[in-house]
Amino acid sequence: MPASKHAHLSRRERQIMEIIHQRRTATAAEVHAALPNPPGYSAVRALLCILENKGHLLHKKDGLRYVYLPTESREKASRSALKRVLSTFFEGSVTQAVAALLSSSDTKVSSEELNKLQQIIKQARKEGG
Amino acid sequence: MPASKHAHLSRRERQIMEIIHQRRTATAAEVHAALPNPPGYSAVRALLCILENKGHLLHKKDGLRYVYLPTESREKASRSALKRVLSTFFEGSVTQAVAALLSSSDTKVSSEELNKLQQIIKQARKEGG
DNA sequence: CGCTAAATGCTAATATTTTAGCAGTCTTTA
DNA sequence: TAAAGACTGCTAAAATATTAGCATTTAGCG
Repeated sequence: MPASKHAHLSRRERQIMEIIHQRRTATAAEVHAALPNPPGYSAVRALLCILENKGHLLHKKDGLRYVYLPTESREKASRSALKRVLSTFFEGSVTQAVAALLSSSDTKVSSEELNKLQQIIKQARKEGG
Repeated sequence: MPASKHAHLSRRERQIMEIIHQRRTATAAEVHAALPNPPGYSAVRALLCILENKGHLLHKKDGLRYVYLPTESREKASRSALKRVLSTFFEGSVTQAVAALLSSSDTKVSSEELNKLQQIIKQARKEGG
C-alpha cells in the first residue's frame, strides 16, 4: 500500500490531476489545453484512461464528450494536500504556515479577508472548548 | 522553461526532495531509510546525483559522507508549495485554506496556537494599512 | 443516405526513469 | 603497510511512462 496515493503518480499524471482538481471537472480537450508542454491530444486521452483505471478519475458523458472528475472528494484531497505541505515545511503547524503566507510580500490579503480569518479563529475557539 | 520546477521532477525525484526539505539536510543513507518502497542504496545515490546535476540539490562533505541540501531557500520553496495548493484547491484564498484546516476534525489547534494566529493577523493588519 | 466533424479505443514505438552491481577512494586500525 | 569498513562514481540493463497514429463510433446536415 502506498504511503500516499499522490506519491505514486507519474509526472504527467500529477499534472493532469492538478488541472482537474483546479477546474473541478475537465474534458480531454481542456486538459490538453491546460498542460504545460502539451503532448498530442491522444497522449492526453491515454493518460486520462490510465488515471481512470487506477481509480483516480471517473468520467460522465456530456453528449459526445467525456467529462472527467476526481473520485476523491475535493475536501479530502485538499486537506491531504495542505497537510502534506504543512508536514514537509512547517512541522505540521498551521500557525507557521499562515505566518509564512501573511508575511509574503506578494500575497495580498485584504482587510476584509483578515476579518474573515478572525471570524474563523473565533469559531474554532468556540468549537475547540 | 518549465512553468514550475517542481512540475518536472519524476516520482522518485519528488519523493527525495520532499524528504530532504522536511529534514532540511540528509545523507544518502538517511534518504534511503526514509523512502517508501526503498530501492537499493545505489539507486538512491544515483537519484541524488541527478538532482544535484539538475540544480535542485547540492552537497557538502561531512567527513567521508555527503550531506545533501536543497539549493532553493526553504522560505521560497515552502511558499511556492503552499501557493500551489492554494491555487489548486482554494482559488488562491488563504482564508479558505485556513478555514478548511481549522474545521478539520483531525487537525487539533490548541488555544495557544489560536492566540498566535490572532497575533499574526493583527500584525498583518498593521503592515497592510 | 453519404459526408464531415468531433470524439473515443487501441496498439506499439520511443523516451525517460529507476535500478543494481562493480570499481574506486578515503579513513581507521592493527 | 595491509585489510576492513563506509562511502562515492560510473555504466548499462530493466521497468515504466509517454507519445503518436490509425481505427472506430456518434451526431449533424445537405
